[in-house]
Amino acid sequence: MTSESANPSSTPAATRSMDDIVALCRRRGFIWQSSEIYGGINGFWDYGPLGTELKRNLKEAWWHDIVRCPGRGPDGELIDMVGVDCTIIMNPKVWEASGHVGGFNDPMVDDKETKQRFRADHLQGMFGAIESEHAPAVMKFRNNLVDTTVIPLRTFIASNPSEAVSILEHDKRMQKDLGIRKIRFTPEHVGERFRIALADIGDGERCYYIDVIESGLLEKAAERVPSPYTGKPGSLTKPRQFNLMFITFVGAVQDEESKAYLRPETAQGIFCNFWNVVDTSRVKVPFGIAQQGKAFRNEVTPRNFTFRSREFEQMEIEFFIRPDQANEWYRFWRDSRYAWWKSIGLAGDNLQLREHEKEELAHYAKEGAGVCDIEYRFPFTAPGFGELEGVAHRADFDLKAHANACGKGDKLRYFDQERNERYFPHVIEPSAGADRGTLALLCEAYTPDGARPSGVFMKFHPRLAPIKAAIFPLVNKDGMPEIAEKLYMLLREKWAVQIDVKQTIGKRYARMDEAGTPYCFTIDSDTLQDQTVTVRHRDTLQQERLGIDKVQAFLSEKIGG
RNA sequence: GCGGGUGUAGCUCAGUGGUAGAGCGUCACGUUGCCAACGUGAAUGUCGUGAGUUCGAAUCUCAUCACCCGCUCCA
Repeated sequence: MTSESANPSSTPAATRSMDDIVALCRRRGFIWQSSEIYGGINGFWDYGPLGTELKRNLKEAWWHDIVRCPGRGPDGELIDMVGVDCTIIMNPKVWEASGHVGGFNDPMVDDKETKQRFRADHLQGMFGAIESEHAPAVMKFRNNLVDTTVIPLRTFIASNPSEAVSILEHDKRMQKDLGIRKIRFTPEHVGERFRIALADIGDGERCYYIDVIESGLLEKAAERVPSPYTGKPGSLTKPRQFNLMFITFVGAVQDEESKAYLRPETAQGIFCNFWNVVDTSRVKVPFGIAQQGKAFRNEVTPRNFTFRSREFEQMEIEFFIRPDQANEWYRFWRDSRYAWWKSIGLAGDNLQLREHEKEELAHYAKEGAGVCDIEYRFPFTAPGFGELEGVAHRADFDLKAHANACGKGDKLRYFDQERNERYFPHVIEPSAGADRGTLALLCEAYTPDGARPSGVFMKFHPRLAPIKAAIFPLVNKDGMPEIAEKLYMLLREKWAVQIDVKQTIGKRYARMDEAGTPYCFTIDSDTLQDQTVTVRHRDTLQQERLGIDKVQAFLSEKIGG
């Protein structure tokens, strides 16, 4: 399944140990566990000096290539892209409109067999049977529902009992299975609850009772409740609360009124500011809004180093287009984002593009031009892949949802002057993880090499390397340190460089190998004579001599800037 | 959330009831003449944390936290 020949420079994921990578990250100051001296906190990570430079380089490369210099679109025109920087805490109504509160704040039940998930309070049960003359006993029956001896015969997904009745009315096969010959409502309604009557097999009328299944029943006897999808018991989980959004309170009083959320994605800040951007920035469809920022998800199981963190950073684009041009723009962003990750060093066959099957699409993307993931083969996912960036056609779901939720509705449609029509633009969303990208860069760079003293070196693309170059006096005397410092002061104005005068030259090279520094300049006794230094190349260990006045030009050529 | 495992110096680990150790790394000084060289010296430990048993706990017990593996979850 893996092709070994695609790129010989890419270390196969299977040969890299995640433990070794984590150890190097910690030892050299790339990434540490948050609050480590207190025992850490699950799902939160800090970046040390080298990690901070690396992540910053990734974000700056993205910002440069996406916002400042975005190139040309499929129509051959220069792409219009602007940036925003929105708050983490927004009006809670944002998350109601986006669907994050409604869909995920209620206890949910999974059917393990069909992999379906539904709200626990939408599970209706058909209980029975009770003789109709005993209808008054129904109340007593209801009160005992949490008694696990009372298990529904069938279950339905419906928001209320009458909807469940109507499902049964239209399902002739289910009626046959249950021996139901006729359905009518009994005259005795108890409150708003429904009962149905039916003629059982020569046994007189019996009263089947349909009502929502109390959470207590699922808590105590989920394994005995039949699945609404298969009719078989044993595959339902207990109701579980999926509080994936972090809750906080705005103001000193903590009550329901002051409740707010830490954003689970940066996208909604962009959507809510869509109209502000249109009104102030002289952009017109097609155009994009980009944002980098923290997002928070209370993951059930943070795991795999920084891959699934509870606090993480996103780099998101919402690209607004005419609905009829969704396909070409979707393909454009899918392909250009894939090419971008390759361009910053994830060039081997550890990177792949994967189109989603229709079945796994989110609620907002079922009918769209497509969804794909750009995935990286991390050591902990190998031979599988983990998501770095998702590109999704979200249609007009979000803009419409906010337009409707804020009460202005169609008045907020975008006016297309060229075509003289009003519409809600569709959106292609390339949404990348900055922390996942940084982790992929670390994993890709990690290159064991028994031939060198460090045993390993970090083969970062020079554009992303945390330290671009190091300056060493071969020995710390004879005027060499003075020349080194002068060169260092010159170079640091443009690049992240370090000077190191301590210990032997071998140790200094080894340290730079683990930091992933692509070039080391060494001042030796020849420098004093002919004004040249040695350049040591990280990947090949080879050295060449270079005039000290050529060093800046050398770095400009290799790194840019 | 469930089950299993791990936790001693920055790293790798030794220590199984009786004074917390080694190698590497780090730092200083000397030496240096291009790949973790050498010599001398130094710093670095809530033995994950908290309780319990004991005259005495890194060691035994319980709880807890963190990490790893497998399920589960992942809009």
